[in-house]
Parts: sequence; C-alpha cells; structure tokens
Amino acid sequence: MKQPNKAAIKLKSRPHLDQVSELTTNRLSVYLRCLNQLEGAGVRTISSQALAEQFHLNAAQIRKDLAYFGEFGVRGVGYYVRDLKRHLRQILGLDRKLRVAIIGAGNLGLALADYPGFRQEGFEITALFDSLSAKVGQQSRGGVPIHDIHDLKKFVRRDAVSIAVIAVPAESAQRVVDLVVASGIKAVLNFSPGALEVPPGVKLKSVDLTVSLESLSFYLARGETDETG
Amino acid sequence: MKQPNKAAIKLKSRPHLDQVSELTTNRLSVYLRCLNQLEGAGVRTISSQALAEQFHLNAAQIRKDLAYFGEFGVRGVGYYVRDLKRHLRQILGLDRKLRVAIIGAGNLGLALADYPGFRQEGFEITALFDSLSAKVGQQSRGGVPIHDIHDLKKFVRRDAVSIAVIAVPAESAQRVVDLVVASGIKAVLNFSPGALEVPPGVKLKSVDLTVSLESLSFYLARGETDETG
DNA sequence: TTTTGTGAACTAGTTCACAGCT
DNA sequence: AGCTGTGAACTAGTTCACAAAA
Repeated sequence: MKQPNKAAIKLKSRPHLDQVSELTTNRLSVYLRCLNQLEGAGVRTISSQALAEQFHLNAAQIRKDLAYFGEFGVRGVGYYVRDLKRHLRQILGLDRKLRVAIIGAGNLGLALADYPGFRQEGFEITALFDSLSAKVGQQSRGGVPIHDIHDLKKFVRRDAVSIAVIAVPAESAQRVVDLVVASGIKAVLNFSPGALEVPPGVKLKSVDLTVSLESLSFYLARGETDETG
Repeated sequence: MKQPNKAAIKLKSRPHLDQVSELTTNRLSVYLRCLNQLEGAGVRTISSQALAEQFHLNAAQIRKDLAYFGEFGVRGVGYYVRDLKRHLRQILGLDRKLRVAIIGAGNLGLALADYPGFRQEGFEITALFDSLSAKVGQQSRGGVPIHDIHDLKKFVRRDAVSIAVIAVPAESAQRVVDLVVASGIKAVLNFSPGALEVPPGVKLKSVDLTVSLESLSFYLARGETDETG
C-alpha cells in the first residue's frame, strides 16, 4: 500500500470508486448475503478461504474485492463477520432506507411490489404508477398504492424516491424511462425487453427475461447435436 | 479458416460450441431482436456497421459472434435480414416450440406465467406447480393451470417440458431445484435469491433481484460522496 | 503459524485493422 | 468500391503466489 500516512486509514479515504467494476459490486451483495447467513449461524469470524469454500467462491477474489474499499481483515485471523457486514452495508449504501417506485401496475409490476426480496436490506416500495385510470387509486394485494404516472414527479419529490423499476410493455418503455429521468431519479432497474437510452449520470440496469430464456434454449439445442455433459 | 474442404461448408459443420461464451449467446438474442425490428421496418439487408450504429453495438463483435457459427454474410453486401434471422433462430434452438414449467404459484410465478415476453419466440408456458393444496387445481389469470409439485415428473414427461423457472422462496429453492433436476429437466431459470447447486449437464441461469437492486444502491451511494457523472 | 493484501501472471473478452471476397 | 471474416493488439477480469502483519 502506497498510502502516505498509513496509521490514519482503515477505510480507504476516497477510493476511485469508478474503477470498481460492476462484477465486483455484484459480488459484494453476494458476500453480504453469505455473511448474513453466517451471522445467523453464530459464526463470529471467517477467513476468505473458509468463505470461499463454503459458498463456492475464490478466496483471492474476495480479498481483492474487499481491498478496493479498505483493510477490513485481520492477518492471521480473517474477517469479523459483524464488522464486515456493517462495512458492506455501508459500501452498498444499505445503511439507510431507499425508496423504490415501480412503474407499470400489470402482472409483473404488482408481483414485484409485493415481492419479499425487494423489502429486505433497507428497500421500501412506496408506490406503483400506471397510466390506466382504472388502476389508479387501487392497490396491490400487499397494500402498495397505485398512482397516476402523471403524478410521478410530485411523488418522487415528496417521498424522496431514489430508484425506479420499469415493468411496462416494450413499446412504452423508452417513453416511461424518459419520464422517470425527468422526475429526477438516478437509478433504474428495467424489466422491459430491449435497449433503453438514459443520459449520463443515470444508472440503468436491465433484466432481460427473453435473453435469459433464449440462452437456456441455446444450451439445450447445443446439447442435442454436441453431446457434452 | 483452416477447414479442409472449404466449398462444402456454409454452416460450420460441428463448431466447438463449448468454446462459445455466454456473453456471445446472450448477444445472439439481442441481434435476433434487432433483426425482428429491421424486418418489421422492411429492411432486407444490413451491414454489421449499420446494425452496430443503429443499436449501439460493435461491428467487429457482431461479425465475430456470428462467425462462430458459420459464414452468414456476403462481402460487399452485408447480411440478408431474413436469412440471418432464420440462422439465429436455428442456432438458439427457437425453431421449435419449447415448453416451460414455472415452479411456485406465488405472485411472481403467476405474473411470469402470463408475461407476454415469455410467450414469444417459440416458448410455451404449459403449467405452474405449487405445493400448497389450496392453489392446486386453480389457474393463472391467463389460464395456465396449477398442478401439484409432486406430479412434476409426470407432467414433464407427458408434455415434454424442457425448461423450468424457479419462483419459490429462498428457503425451498434448493429442494425445488433438486426435484426439477430429478424430473429430467436440463435447463433452469432461477429467480430465488442465493446460489443453487445443480449437477453437471444441467444449465442454471439465475436472476437475482436483490443483487440488481443493491448494485443500484451502490451507484447512488457512490454518487453522493464521489461526484462523478 | 495463520491469513491478509497485493504485484505478477494468466485467462477471457473486446476492438482494431486489414487481407481477401463479391 | 464495400463489407466480411479473422489474426493481432489491446483491455478487463481472475487467480496465483508471496511478503508482511498479527
């Protein structure tokens, strides 16, 4: 480490977070989940080696991923589970409530609104938005209210919504994401098929179910001609 | 190309499909979608350059991806849209109906069963499976029947189901995927959070919504301390 | 001794640039 | 002339292997 005054820093003072790849940050989520499990099992301390073996990861990669953000380990000991968990939550910005709006109150949007996986770790789904007036004023089974898409900006400001989830048909997706961006939201999770454009400064992450299924189809087709286990 | 008798092949006779990376096959899906759009717009022929510009891709990468599977282009001309589309559908194994079962008739499972994106390009959702007897015998809004998970093997054989989608809570996911594998299914799309184990010869693809959301959270947290576009 | 943090080596993936076909 | 197919160059990501710390 070529830091000038070494004693002072535990957390790297201002890491070049832009150089951290998305693959690394995705893995941080995974590590956090592993640590939650370990803590639940009463484990107090774990080495990168043990963590790697237990969850089928690579020890060097764990250490490298963590080292972007600070020196969280203790040589000869490993990592304190509770400490590392706290650091990861802080790095991932999960040490506060993050409010999420879902755009599109169709089947998928309604399901996501009540999806338990979205509720844990500090996320709160505050509202659904739709353009269909029949849906506006209703709510999901779990009680998430459906608002008019035209009121998006108002609600985003009022409730300090910071993440939008796009669950509308492909045809309207670009229009909707433009509205979302105009409302000031800087992070978007998109479930519509196809590419969307966002201005710089807005982070778009897409989950393309068609691509996922077709990739499985390719695997099956390949297995039929080319018998490789 | 170091093929011995060059005249004979147009489609590469037996490409080493194992060497094709998942990134490449995912892109094939994307190319296919682009071609569908182009065909809809009446475009007959397209160069890799034009395709790349229109859809924000890299021309050399398109050519390289396609070249794993054959020589589909015509020098000086480009690719015939209809031809390339047909080849891609064949490579991806979409030139036949693929039957899909969804395990877990909760909010997410039901939504996926009726999701239009899953219906296109040769996929057919034949059934939902659940262990809750109150759900068995019901059906999704779109009319997909819910069967007992214990009858999975029977239905997989009867209907020749080749893909399973896992939409059950994390606690039961490994148990369910074991059942799926035992029923003879070789391709699984998993929506449960956390890692699952499958034997070799079974392809598992996971969509982890928690990881996706947390990656957005990281981006937002980073943006607050480190003001970068 | 144990285990971290990290440069070096390696592997995978992307883009360039051009020979060669149409 | 125009564009593909592809080796070569480059860039990104992973794993190794070891010096230094506890």
